[in-house]
Amino acid sequence: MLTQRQDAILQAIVRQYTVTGQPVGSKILAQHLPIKVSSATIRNEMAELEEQGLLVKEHSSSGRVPSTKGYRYYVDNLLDEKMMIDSSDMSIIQNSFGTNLNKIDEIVSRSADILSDLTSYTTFTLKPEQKQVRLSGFRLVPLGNHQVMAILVTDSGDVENQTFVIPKNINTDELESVIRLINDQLAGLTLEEVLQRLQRDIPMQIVRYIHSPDGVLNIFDSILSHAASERFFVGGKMNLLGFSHNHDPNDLQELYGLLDKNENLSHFLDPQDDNIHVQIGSEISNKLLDDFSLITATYDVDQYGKGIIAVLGPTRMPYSRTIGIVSAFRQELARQLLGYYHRYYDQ
Amino acid sequence: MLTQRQDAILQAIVRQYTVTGQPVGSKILAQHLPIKVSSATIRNEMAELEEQGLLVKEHSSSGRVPSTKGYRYYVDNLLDEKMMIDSSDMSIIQNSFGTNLNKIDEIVSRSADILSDLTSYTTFTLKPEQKQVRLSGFRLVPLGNHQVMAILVTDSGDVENQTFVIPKNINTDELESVIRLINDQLAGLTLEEVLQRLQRDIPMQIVRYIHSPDGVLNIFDSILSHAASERFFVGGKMNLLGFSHNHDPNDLQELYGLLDKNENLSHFLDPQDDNIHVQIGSEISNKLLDDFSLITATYDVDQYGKGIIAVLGPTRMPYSRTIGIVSAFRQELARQLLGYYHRYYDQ
DNA sequence: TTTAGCACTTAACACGTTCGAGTGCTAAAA
DNA sequence: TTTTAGCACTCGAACGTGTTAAGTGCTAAA
Repeated sequence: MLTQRQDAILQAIVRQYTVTGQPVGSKILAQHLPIKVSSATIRNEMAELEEQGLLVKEHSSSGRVPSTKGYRYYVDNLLDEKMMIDSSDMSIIQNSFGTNLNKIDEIVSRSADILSDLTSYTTFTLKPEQKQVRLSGFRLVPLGNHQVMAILVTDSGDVENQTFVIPKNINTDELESVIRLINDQLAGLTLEEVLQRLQRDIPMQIVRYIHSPDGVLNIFDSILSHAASERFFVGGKMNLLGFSHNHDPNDLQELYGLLDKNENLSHFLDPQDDNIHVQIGSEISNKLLDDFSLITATYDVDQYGKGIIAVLGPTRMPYSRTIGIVSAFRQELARQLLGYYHRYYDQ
Repeated sequence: MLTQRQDAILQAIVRQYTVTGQPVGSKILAQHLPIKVSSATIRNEMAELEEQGLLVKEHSSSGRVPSTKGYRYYVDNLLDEKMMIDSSDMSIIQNSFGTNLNKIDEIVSRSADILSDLTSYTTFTLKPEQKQVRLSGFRLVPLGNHQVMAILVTDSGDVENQTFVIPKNINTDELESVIRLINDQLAGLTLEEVLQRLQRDIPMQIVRYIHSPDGVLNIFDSILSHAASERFFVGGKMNLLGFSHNHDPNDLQELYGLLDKNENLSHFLDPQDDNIHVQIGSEISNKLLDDFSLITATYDVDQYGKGIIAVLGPTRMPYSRTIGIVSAFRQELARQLLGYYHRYYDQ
């Protein structure tokens, strides 16, 4: 599609621009280019590249800036083969998880922070897919004064809890019976199955113990759906202020509104396959994110499922480095979680 | 100190400026002023007010803007006597707490959101002072696979919990004994006392059951200090983007860093007495907050202690309305919490 | 004590100029 | 056929200039 020289020129422009942030002109480029050609030649090539939609001018006589399509070509074809991750980055990644992380949520949430520290962008991490997780059991702990804490435990060691006030007309004994019933019938099922059963079969049986079971069932419903809902962790939220070129307070507020709701983002993060994916500028198809690029990747914790990590930065980012970091990090995170699961099941 | 006319002029300038955000000139002011004087007269008075440091010019021939001292004088002397809260605000406040708030944290955290929705500023709320709260008991719930959830309950109904992995060399029975020991000896003491005892007397006794008690004690330490640490809730964080006049990303990031750490803010929020306090611009003595005003107030839940609410907005804010809202809100919040406590202890 | 009037100041805006970096095009050189 | 030097052209940024509108201080008269 492009000649070798055109490749070299496009590559040089992208690199130069990610460093300086200024449109790149032919003269300066001629100096920095390894091949020795005059600026005029470069101008001709640039015109060709612009025709193909890989470069854009900000005005009729300014230097060139990569277009979304240009970045796309760069990422697809021109990334440094030796996309070797910087060794100092590597050692940071390998030492960044402390030894005192004993919960999945802690590990995955910490991941978002590490990743954002490393890139100085905004990051997202999702726990390994929970669909195959099974209910290990409910616990019910009376706390006095009609308060009760309900605890849900899954076989992967996830714990979800919620305290609530039980209606006066229900005593703890009745509740205990219900819990026993639920544990007997539902332990070992997946969370989805549990949710179904809880809405169909269980209410019929529960009436034996409690007259109006709705209040009680809502509790389990609530805690269960909380556990089942994928939640993600966001790191470096405020970094957005630094690298967003748009300083309009309204847009920023809207953008932050976006980050606060799972629903909004899960759409963008949904993985196609297990490669590292780069979505650039307008490819993300959200007006607010036109100047951003999103790098997403799955991480694979063997039989324990797959999770997602993502980095949101400016379109003008050092793709090579960022992708390198994501690539190394997904492996390290998988390693950490594998460690967790092994410790957990070995006990 | 000031003549009646000067009062009227200063008042008019402050009000005009909070509405338009533009420096106020003599001519326009002459029209909006109830007393009929010429612009020349107003100029003379303005010069006098400027001499006293109540007004400042942005440049030698611009209109006047209130100085910190000017706002101070306005707040102290010129606020509308009938600082009656707007009746629509009032009804919002009274209906904003849903009926399904059954935990102190929920009520107080919700408060921050309501208050920020109402003012469109950033808000802070603190729970009632916890010093007199006593330990009602620890619970320990085995979750399987060497996981345990520790639950701390206070006599005010606060619940704090944490799950952790117990070392392999400790079995659950041993832990149960420790819990029984702790409950016997510490229930009924204030959290501070509990913390002291946990560090002094208890370790000696615990050795009977467990050889190396450090790991176990750390757990209680951690959960306890978590419960005892005043934490505040922040509402409308992102509103800051809207009303901050400083759009420099670095300053904004620093500012948000400030909001994320209790330590930083508790200093500013510390209440002198039970009045509503207004700190204006440079009075807050933090460079980053020079263009902000902070309104703080305690709320009094009778014998259950006092908490704090605060609103952070621009120096150029409608003080009368904001103070009115804070004043009405502190009462409503106290009422809500009183309701909570009554329900709680009546059961 | 108040006011009208006047000279003065300043920011904001529109306008023109210059400068530098960049471009496209063409004709000659390789 | 490809590359290059040269040249005319374009545009934004920076700067100076003039004008206007809103504001000021000051003074002398009401």
